[in-house]
Amino acid sequence: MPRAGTRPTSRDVARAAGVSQAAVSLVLGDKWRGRVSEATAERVREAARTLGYRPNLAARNLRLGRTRTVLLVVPALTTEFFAGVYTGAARVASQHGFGVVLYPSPEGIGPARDPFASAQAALDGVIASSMAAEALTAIRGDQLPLVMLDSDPEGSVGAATVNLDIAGGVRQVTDHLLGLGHRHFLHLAADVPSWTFEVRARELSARLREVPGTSLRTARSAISIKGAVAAAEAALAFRDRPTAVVCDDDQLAAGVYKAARRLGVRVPDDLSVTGVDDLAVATAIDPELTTVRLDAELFGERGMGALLAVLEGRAPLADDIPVDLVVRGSTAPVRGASV
Amino acid sequence: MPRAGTRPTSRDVARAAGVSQAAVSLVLGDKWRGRVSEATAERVREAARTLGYRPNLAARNLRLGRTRTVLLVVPALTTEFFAGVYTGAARVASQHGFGVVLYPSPEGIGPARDPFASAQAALDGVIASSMAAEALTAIRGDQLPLVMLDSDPEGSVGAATVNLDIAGGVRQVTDHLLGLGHRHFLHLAADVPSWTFEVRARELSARLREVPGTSLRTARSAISIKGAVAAAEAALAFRDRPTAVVCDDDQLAAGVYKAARRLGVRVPDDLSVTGVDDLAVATAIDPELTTVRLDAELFGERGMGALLAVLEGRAPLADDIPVDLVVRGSTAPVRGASV
DNA sequence: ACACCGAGGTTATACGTAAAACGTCCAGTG
DNA sequence: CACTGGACGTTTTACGTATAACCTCGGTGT
Repeated sequence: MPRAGTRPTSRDVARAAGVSQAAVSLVLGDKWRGRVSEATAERVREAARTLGYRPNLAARNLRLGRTRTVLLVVPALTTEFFAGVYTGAARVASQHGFGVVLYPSPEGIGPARDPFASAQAALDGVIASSMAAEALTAIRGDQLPLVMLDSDPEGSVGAATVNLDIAGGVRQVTDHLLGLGHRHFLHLAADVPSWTFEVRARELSARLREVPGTSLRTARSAISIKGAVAAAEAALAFRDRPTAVVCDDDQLAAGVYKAARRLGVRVPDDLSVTGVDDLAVATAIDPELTTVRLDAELFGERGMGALLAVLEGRAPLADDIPVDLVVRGSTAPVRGASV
Repeated sequence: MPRAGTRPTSRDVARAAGVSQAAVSLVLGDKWRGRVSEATAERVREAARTLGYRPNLAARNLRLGRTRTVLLVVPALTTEFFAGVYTGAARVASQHGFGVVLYPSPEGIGPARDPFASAQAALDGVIASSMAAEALTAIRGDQLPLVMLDSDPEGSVGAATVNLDIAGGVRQVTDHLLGLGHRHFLHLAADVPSWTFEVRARELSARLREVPGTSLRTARSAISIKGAVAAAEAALAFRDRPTAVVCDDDQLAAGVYKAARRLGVRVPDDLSVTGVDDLAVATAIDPELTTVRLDAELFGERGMGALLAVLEGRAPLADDIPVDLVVRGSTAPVRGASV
């Protein structure tokens, strides 16, 4: 009988079942075949059940030297994107008996100041999403197995990386708009330093440079609808404005819609708009947004898969995750164009 | 010198500093005043720094019998609402040296099948958000300190509860619409069993019963924009339709916008629409949504505060968190009404 | 008759930490 | 000079688990 007020231990179960603590560990750890009789095993299970025994994970972790817990560092949870990453990672993790602890970096995309201070859990590994390479030195210092999501493969010395094929998505968007006759572009970019955004800028300008007669302007905004409204309003408030706005994500695109409305510019008749992510907001706004769909859950699954590979000493596969261009109502042929 | 490949332990630090392991524990635990000389303490700190020592949390947890980690059970992370709850809870937690582990119940609002199976962490307490009371029996069985968010105070036997003043918010919405001359209401309700939604229905119908000449219909939908479109389209596709739709949350309201557009019904001229939550989508859609703003982060902070109170043996304060009606462009006087 | 073996267990130990209990030395005191 | 007590540590122990190593006993082959 366990002392009142304390949770029962394996020793309490052993006493109740009339066996040794070791036998309890064997039975409950499913390692009893050929070591304990079926009858005894059942007695142990019964005792554990009636006492409401749950193993002390701290003790188990100490004994085994691993915790089956990993840390997922994300920039924020303000959109459902990283929630999806978490969901995917957690699903794969739980299939392998792992848990996932979340650390949303208060500084947002880029830095990640001491993620371990607040995550009290003991960790087996880390998945860092959209983080600046320099910010990871603190993490790297801990010798923990590390997987980086959407990060510069060059900058991530030694760490495994899993990336979305953002470049491919931007190329599809650009070609789509070029095909509709657009030549004058505005890139509404996120104003945070991150590889995932640099890729967008690089790919867009590279693709446009190949086509004569195109122009590209860039505006920057914080990643929020509110910020994008101001940035877009400033960038579109003149006569020979661009005919297409390529946004770094859907929130920015939603901001462009509002700016356009204020300026009396119609989407898509006067202005084509595209985003990246395919968040719920993309189909909530009118017209629905043409965007690059990122599969956040798959992203999380792959990230966790890569970490599991590292943990098991296997080589993580390193292919990019494909993305889809989803054409909706926010893009149309440029006016006067013969398409 | 620690064995290669292993993380250094306090014993390694002790060896490097030429002291006992106990001294290391005292110094690093900041309990050394009057027990260890300043010079020795500095030697220990220096050794810990150069070795890159980090205490083994599993061992600490085992020794102390607590983990400074709590579990936050949420229905989903598909909107930023519960992300906000998490953020608030995590902020307060980290101020008190606690970590928060997230468990998004795959079953959504209502049930929560075995949240401990996937959360590998050892826990000091649990915060359960918008869960059905029955679903908590599994949690209650664990004797863990428990705080319930937005749950029936009657059903939560013994557990502390922290609630938003949803009833007050719905009353404000209803009075606002009544003041605009609306008499015929549609309640677009979430189709999941949860106290937080029952409150909305109860309050709305109670308030309308007090006013002669009013009518109230109810439609149900899964909590998503897509689901709401179908439900709202069915409920609004007849001649003497309601003039106001009260939605259980903003996503449903966004769905109503789309349904209205398809039916050629204009918001707010032909139809006033309201939501609950004040998500980002509420200001992304046109017209901006009149809604009940819930402060998700404050909610999380209060929840964590209550749990800390329980953990420290204090009585958690039990007041409801006030909410605000935010009037925007989706509500207008009913046509032909003299307001 | 006896070594051998497998079934069915038990005993002992280590994981790394925190802290209670226990030394030891020396200055100060009556 | 014996004794006290503070400064500065050290020794030891316990937390609960998983598992390696060990034990016992009845049946078997030779």
